[in-house]
Amino acid sequence: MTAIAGAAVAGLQIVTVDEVPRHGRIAALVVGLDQRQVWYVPVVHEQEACLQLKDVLNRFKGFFEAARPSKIGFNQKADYLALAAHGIQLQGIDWDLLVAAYLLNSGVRSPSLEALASDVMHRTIEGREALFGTGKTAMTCDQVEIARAAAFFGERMRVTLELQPLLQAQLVRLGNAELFRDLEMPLVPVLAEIEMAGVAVDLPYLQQVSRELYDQLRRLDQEIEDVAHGPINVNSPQQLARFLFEDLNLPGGRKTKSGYSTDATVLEGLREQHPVVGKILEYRQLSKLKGTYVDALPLLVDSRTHRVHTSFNQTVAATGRLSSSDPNLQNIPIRTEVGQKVRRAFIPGRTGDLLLSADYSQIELRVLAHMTDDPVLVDAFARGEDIHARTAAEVFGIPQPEVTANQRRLAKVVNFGLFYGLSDFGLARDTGMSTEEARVFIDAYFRAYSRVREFLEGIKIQAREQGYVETVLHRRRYIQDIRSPNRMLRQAAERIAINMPVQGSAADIMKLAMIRLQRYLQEQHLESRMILTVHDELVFEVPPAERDHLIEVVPDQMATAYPLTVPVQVDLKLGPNWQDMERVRLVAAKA
DNA sequence: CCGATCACGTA
DNA sequence: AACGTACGTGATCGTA
Repeated sequence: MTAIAGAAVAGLQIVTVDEVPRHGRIAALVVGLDQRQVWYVPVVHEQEACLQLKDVLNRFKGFFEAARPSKIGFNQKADYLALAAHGIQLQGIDWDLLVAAYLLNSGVRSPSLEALASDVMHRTIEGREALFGTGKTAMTCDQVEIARAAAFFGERMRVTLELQPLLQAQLVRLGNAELFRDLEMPLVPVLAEIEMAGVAVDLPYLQQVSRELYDQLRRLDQEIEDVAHGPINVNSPQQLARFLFEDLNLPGGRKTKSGYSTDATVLEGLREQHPVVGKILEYRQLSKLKGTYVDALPLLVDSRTHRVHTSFNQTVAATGRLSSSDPNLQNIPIRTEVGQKVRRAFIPGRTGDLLLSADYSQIELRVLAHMTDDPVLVDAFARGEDIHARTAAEVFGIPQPEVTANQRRLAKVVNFGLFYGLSDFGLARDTGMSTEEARVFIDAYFRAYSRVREFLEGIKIQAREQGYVETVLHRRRYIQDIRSPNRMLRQAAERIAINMPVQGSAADIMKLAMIRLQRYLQEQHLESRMILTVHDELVFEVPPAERDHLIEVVPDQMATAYPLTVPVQVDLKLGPNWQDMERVRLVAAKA
């Protein structure tokens, strides 16, 4: 123990029985100082005598809660969560190989230690399946013999310790050491804290919505079956296609691998042809929302906290964004009326508290202005203009007051489409103009915003010559197929290359803001909690006494997290749930 | 039981 | 002829 506490650096893994570290069902600790000094400390193994968890945690508490030694691990957010369940706040989370591997190649979806050992050290190690089995017969960690578990986790720890300096050297070589140390690693405990905080959900309300939707769905189903003269499962694209394109003889459009497509765009095109089509579209929408949110959310409420605790994944999205799962709280509906009903179910956990939502306004266009230094774009943001109206004015060559609603709409589609590598075909499809008109429109756009065109061309060249593109903080994404002779593949690669620097830079900025704000809340001993992040939005749960304090500090910290050459603007809303929110403030940080 | 496919929600 | 980027989830369906 003295050796461990006195070390500068120590490998650490908290082995849990189940896959939800937040539950804190710790099976063992693994600690390693070097290749010869690795300890496996079992606390839960069936059949075999183990140490008492309580005693073990007490002995290690000082080590866990000290910033030194620095801890090296693989997926340290899980370690933090498992210990937090026992009231221990893990400190010194300095070196997570999972996070490092992600920075080194964000294209690999959730790299494994096995893959790292193989790729970096050319060494084969056992995967989890070898020890635990797979599928229905899989054992949990507590069911495995201690000796076998110790050998398995011991080897992983030795590999972890051996890999760390190799990955560090690679990070330095790529110029990503600072991004790793100052952004991604500090973010690890921030995400863990958000997950632990969770979000309260109004269960009685959701149950009521579920009943309403059930009734509506039954009615729609009946009306559809009346037309079909028999039972039909509207959720089955196969049955639906047979009904629409064979029984009703409606004109089939796009094909999928297995027949005619029945997706929303196809059905929208058939709406006028038969009254049943509208009913099908409505059924689809209600059924989707009921199944994915209204009925699924209550099942994910933790019985101890009465809240849903999503997982924020830091090592999945190739652009540097976070993703959310179990449940995915980053795709809660907002557009439709039923969707808004779902949003109303997200509430503060304590009566009287409020939800505060802060979102970056036009952050991607502002990032684009920053990266391109385009004089027109920069001028528009500097003046605080309506950016889409200004774009329309520039493209149509008219004064801004004369821009019509339709012209503004077209400009908006182009402004959003830019980041996706917009084509004349895509623009035509989204706006209803011909591809010829779309081509002219895009040409006019790039004449007005020539620096944007040069920037996008430059990205493609960089991708082609270097094989990767990067964000303002030098986060990299390697671009496959960018030199492919196959035009389809190459153009797809070009779109990916164009999208990443802007989307990824916005993600960089948001991550900086999250770190600052979490630090601030902690230092000021505030009770307000950061509970959600949705790409350009942060949501907080706020006691009334802290309301004014948060209204001051949240937008200010967000807007100044990473100063751009244009003002960064943050919209602030406050309300009793995630839907019914009122704008309270709009803050623009000077460029 | 699992994976592929289709469809669809968000930024 | 083509069908912008990034994600995660649910239902169905065919296979093991």
